[in-house]
Amino acid sequence: MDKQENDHKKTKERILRVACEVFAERGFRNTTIRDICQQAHVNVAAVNYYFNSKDELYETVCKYIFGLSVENAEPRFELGEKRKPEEKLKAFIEALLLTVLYKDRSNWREMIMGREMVEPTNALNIVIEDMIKPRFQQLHVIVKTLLGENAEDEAVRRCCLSITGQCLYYRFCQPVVLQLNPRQTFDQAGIEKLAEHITQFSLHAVKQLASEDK
Amino acid sequence: MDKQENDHKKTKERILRVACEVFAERGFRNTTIRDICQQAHVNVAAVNYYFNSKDELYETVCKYIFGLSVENAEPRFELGEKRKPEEKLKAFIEALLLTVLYKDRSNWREMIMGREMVEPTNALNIVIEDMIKPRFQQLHVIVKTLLGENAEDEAVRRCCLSITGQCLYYRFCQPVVLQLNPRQTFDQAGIEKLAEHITQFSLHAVKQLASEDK
DNA sequence: TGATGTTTAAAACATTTGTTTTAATATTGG
DNA sequence: CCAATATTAAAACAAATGTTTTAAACATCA
Repeated sequence: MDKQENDHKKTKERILRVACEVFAERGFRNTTIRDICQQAHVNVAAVNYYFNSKDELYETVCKYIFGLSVENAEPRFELGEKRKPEEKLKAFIEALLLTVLYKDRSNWREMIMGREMVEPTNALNIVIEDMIKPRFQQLHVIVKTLLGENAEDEAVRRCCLSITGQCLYYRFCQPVVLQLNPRQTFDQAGIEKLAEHITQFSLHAVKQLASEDK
Repeated sequence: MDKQENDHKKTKERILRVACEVFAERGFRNTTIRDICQQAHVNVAAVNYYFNSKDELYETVCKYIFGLSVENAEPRFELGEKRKPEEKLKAFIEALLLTVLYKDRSNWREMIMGREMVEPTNALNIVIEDMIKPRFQQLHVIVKTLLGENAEDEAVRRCCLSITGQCLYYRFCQPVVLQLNPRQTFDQAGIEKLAEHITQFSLHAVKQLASEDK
């Protein structure tokens, strides 16, 4: 049983894992120790026993989350080197959307990053360098292939931003998007459909730009 | 003297103005009524006397801020009824980018909006209804014209979200965008160039989708 | 097994904070 | 000017919440 298994784990670890979820979900100030303890099936005093204070718990959570290596978290971005660039683009968009939107209790980093956008700390630069730039570079290569090798880097970057913009919009403005298009869902199926649309939309745009450029 | 002048103003207005700053600065949940009242040189009870509750004060602040920006932005969204839809789209995108990116005054609106995205309160729904939906509807009409009158609403909405997504990305992920494309600026010229790109990108996509649909 | 140290549980505590009450003060209309 | 009303101020209240205390339960090991 799930609860049983969880109860076997060390209390400290259980608190930490639950705290990751809850802090990511609700933010620091809006999370209560009692919430965490309840979800972790632990007494209120446990947090202070193991982590001294709520602040130190949050600090520990941040260090833990950002300490997770990028490679571990993202096998999704193995796009398959020998496929056509169109397929790679689709795979990339799907991977990005899944990473950013699909909630399987492991995307704390993305959620905490959402908060970083509103209140950037120095952690944000690390995240950009370690996590975002490599992906963007990956996309850059794909788009450059599609646009033609003699396309200007600035133009390629703009297209990449248009593509990632379409995707991340659904993450950062999720409440708005849901109001504007109530039929949108964020389960596997909904995300796949969305990926299909963004891919088509972007492919058409890029290919047209490519043909104009010649 | 500054304090003197402020004290002359009506209490209610003083609370409202201070609340704008503090809510924008610290967010709803991190702001205490006592903070606001202290900065406004007003008794703690005044907020409840004039606004009934902290929630209603926040709501009022949101309406006030977004009302201001709606008034300011309104003329931008006069797209000219008799122009071609392609031109209207360009005008719309430029208006949206200017509204969202161009900083000519305190940017409370953007700060509050950013927070609302991460931690939505019930005020967000008001903002969406009063401010965002009308604009989205405007865009919807343009895109529908471009896609063809028999295009499905769902498809039109998706395209609209792709377009607004490209724009708002530059607002909500500004720190990231600046790292990924350091040549991007947010002065008048930079915004115009950006509008040009997003318009071309989106027009190509939409027109291609339109021609496929037939 | 029994002493010792660790972990858990329940309750108490202290502080913060939104709200209400009550009374004093200022303002306004007749 | 007086009475009614509106505004302000101080204190009290109640709920939420981080933290501490105290003791019971558990584990470890000589």
